[in-house]
Amino acid sequence: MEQLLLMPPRTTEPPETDSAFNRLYHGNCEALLPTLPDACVDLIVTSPPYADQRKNSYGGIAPDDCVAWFLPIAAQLQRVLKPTGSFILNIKERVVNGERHTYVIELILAMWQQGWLWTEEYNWHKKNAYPGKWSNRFRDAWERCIHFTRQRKFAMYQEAVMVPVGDWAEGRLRNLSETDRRRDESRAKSGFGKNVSNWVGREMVYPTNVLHMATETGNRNHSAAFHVALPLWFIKLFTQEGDVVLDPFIGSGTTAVAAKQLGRRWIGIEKEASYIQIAQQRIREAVLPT
Amino acid sequence: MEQLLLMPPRTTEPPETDSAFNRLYHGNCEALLPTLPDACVDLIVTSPPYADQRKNSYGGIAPDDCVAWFLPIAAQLQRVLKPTGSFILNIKERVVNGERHTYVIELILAMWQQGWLWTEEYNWHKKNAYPGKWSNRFRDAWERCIHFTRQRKFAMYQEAVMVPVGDWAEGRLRNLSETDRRRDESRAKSGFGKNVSNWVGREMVYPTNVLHMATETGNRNHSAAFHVALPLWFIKLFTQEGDVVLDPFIGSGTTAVAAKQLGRRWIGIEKEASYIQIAQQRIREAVLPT
DNA sequence: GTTCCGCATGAATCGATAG
DNA sequence: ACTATCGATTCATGCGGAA
Repeated sequence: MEQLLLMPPRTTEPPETDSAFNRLYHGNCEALLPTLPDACVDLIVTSPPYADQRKNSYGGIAPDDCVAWFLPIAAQLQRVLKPTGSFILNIKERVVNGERHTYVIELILAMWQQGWLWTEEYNWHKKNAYPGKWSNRFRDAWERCIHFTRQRKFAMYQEAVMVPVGDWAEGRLRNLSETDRRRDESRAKSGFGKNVSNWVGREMVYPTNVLHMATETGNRNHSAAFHVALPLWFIKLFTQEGDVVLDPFIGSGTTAVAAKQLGRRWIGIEKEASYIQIAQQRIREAVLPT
Repeated sequence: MEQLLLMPPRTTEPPETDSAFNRLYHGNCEALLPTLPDACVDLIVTSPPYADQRKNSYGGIAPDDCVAWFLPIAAQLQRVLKPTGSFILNIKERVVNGERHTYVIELILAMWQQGWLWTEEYNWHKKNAYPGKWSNRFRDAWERCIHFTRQRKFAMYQEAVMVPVGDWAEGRLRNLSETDRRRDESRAKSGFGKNVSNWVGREMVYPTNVLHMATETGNRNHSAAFHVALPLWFIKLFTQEGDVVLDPFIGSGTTAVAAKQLGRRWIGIEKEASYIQIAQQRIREAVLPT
């Protein structure tokens, strides 16, 4: 059970008084989460290795065992989350024997019994869905991002994710020339331009609970569960600079990359040594916005 | 309990031998569904008046009572559906006391116990979500279209809903005005251009399980739950000409309009007299494709 | 015939107020 | 305390009218 200190705190911020942050922990989160203090995390973002989804490289959990396996972890997550914090669970039920398996909705009900509030379910529309052809279904192009909270009142910074008026994901911006429009589209798509001031003067609106994002493609060294744009969006929405983001199944480190890019502190847990290597590399290369 | 014969069968098809079809039934579906024979329906498409959503004009069901209220209806629907048929349930859980209510996922589990297969969950992305601003959530821009079947093998005609290849929204319509582009985008995305011949010569691909459609607004005489494009899509996908489409909560008749436009037979049930009037009018005005 | 602009209209939700 | 009602908030769509 290693504990790896990856990066020193950025010098532009007060020095960390607690070395538990900005670290990757190598081990099972069932064992590691109990070592964290109560209410030390502002946001949990994760995509669990559910239902054999990462079977080859991770050793996934069988669909029927998902709920029983995850509930004790969810209890720990509830403990380490601040009362005003949020938990974003990116998940999608697998097809088992021709049917959608029920473990996700059973998990929602079980976590609700556990005391979690099922505040919202965001919808991640994957614009580049995995290819394939089946006789009984089409390509699956969406996943759930389930938003659990501990309280009805929680931290949310909606202004941080405002978008230009119009359907920005579809590429429509009013009153701009075609050239301007395309440039601005690409800037918006690439992600969340560092400066919202880029959009000053344009009409900004709040987004909806549907996120249009592509999945990550073409990465040779790792298979990321989600594109960095996904944790970026939720981290901006539910935390401020210096807040703490936790991913108990961090895999190739995407959540930590997003947290570092946004100047948040982070905690990552991963049990696979091979993922730890890749995550270290990616987090090291992640750049802070200038 | 009226029974209204609306339209004679179209002359280009064999005359109806069973006058039970192409009719609006006025009454509660709890009472009317048992009068239908077994296995007479190819597709059920409906959006129930769940959870007070039509309270003012319909008298909705309280969220806590939804499952118990719907289960006997679901049992009847299972009986009247052909073994190879499909049931599309358009529904979304309301926010109750700051949380998403659990009646939808409880219903899925209960219907699964009842023998339904939870084959798929299509995602309707509502491009024009209802406006609003709240401190704890964004505008809700998606609904579930839950696909239940009786068997693992069922009728599905995927070719009927193929769409032109390529991301039509990006770059291909540079030289058109914004208005033209918007119109053409919506036509392409919805995939129901009146004339598929518009797309002849272009490469066609299968869609995903995410549907991009607007809700119907601006209609003076009725407030349609879903745009006609929604039942059109599922009717094309799961039925052939002459097949039977059932909507047990047909409201303003949208499902029947779609079925008539596609040359399918239909059965509509509605308990509100005011909706019957509107539906009659809309169905009468619906035109068959030339 | 087109294109553009203005305006009414929603299967909503929250928070405050009133009973 | 607990429930019912009402105002405020917000934006894509499609229509009509005008250029």
